[in-house]
Amino acid sequence: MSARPHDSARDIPEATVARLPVYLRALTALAEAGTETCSSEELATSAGVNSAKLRKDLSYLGSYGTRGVGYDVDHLRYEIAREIGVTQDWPVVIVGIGNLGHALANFSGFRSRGFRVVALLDADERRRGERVAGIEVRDFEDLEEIVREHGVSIGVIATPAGAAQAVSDRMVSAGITSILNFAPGVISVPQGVDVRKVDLSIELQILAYHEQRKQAGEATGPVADPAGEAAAEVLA
Amino acid sequence: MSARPHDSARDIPEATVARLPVYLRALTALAEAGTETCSSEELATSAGVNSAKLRKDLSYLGSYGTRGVGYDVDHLRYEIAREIGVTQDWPVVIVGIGNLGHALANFSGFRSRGFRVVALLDADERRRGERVAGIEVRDFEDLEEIVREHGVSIGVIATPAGAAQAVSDRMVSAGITSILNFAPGVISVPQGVDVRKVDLSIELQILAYHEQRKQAGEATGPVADPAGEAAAEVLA
DNA sequence: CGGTGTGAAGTAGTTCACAGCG
DNA sequence: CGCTGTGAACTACTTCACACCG
Repeated sequence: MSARPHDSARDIPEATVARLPVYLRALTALAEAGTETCSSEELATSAGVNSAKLRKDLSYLGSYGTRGVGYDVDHLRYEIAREIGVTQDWPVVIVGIGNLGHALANFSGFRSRGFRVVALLDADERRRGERVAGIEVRDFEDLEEIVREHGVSIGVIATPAGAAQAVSDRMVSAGITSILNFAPGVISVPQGVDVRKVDLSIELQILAYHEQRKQAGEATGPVADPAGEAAAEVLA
Repeated sequence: MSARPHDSARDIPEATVARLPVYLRALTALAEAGTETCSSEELATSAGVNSAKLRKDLSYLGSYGTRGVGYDVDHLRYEIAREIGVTQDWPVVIVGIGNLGHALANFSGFRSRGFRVVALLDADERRRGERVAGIEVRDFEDLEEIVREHGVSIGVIATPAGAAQAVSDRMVSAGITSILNFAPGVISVPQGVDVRKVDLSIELQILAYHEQRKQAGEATGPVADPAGEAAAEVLA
């Protein structure tokens, strides 16, 4: 706790926070390709943003670039990782081991990015004992014990919608303060608990909205349309 | 249906578009509970937003409420569905039938929200012929044929990161103009093609950032943590 | 010179607060 | 009277453009 570059207490805009992991991934790719230095332009391109935004974002963390040169890939990578908090290891529990829970448990991207799945829980006792990704599926009732034992603060909900609120409540009272929710529908949590929601059908619906617009304006549309028959009638 | 309420050509803010599916889901839940009418306050609560935002959002679609009363659940539901474009049926292809592809293929929320999975494709021929959610897994090479035959304009990428760009390119040249990408990393597409990205580990990293902040300011917290030390090597 | 870092300008999104209608 | 619909005020985010420094 001596002279930190700056006390990392600066409040970073939420939009920037959401992009830092993207930059981190881009930097990792650059590092793996053997690149030692990159300009804001290069990094921005591989992260899919424009360079002004990238520089502004990085400026919230500090001045880690060299004027006239660019950024040291490894150093910047470290600084971003530290800022996000992925230099430490985060234990995670996943509740609901259906199709999605299986996919999540097997997802290697967690492990390699500072997250460790310490338990898989399911209320259905027919799933009990099954091993998924080398981890035994345990009773949801064991939640409190596991949270205590491993110091878990992040939980993932992959249950059907109907169970989500109850699972969330139980997670919160067990001490979990960050929840990633894959179940459709809103869950409510007390202040101080963060929830992020991933909803597959919402994403598709957003795409559908824009797609509908494209197809409505076809004839002189920017994209040649395949079989433009499906421009159907409105349903009842 | 003589005169359209207004030509539905109004440009709706992107932030609003992203919330319309949430309202739609909330309305569906209300309808299933037998509610016929609701106020902006009620609907906002069940959608997890505040009522001013909800009313502003709905105002972009038109005036579908009744002052002093509220909204007719079924009517509003219809208007939002029409605006999003989910009153019509959208054929979708899923490429990459690993764990995640399985979960997506089995996800019932697609079917019930205007999306129909018309094909599952995988480049790995060992997966060929397997049936997932009643749909046969076919060769990725069949993409063009399927897109043509079913008039597909929405594609889902659930492959490993390395394959995503190639799959995307192929989708675009087959005529797909909207892509939902679950593969980590940025894919680039020509203008006129929409991409939405869902990245599990990014979501977790955002949670970790906030979690780290909470824990930094703690004296008595749920988790004891040896925060910033051993911060030598970054990630694997 | 070349590329970062950043004030200033511009744009998008949210919240307020209340007029106006059923 | 109650609740919607909406200008106006505010806040957050993005982009511009250039001073500054290695």
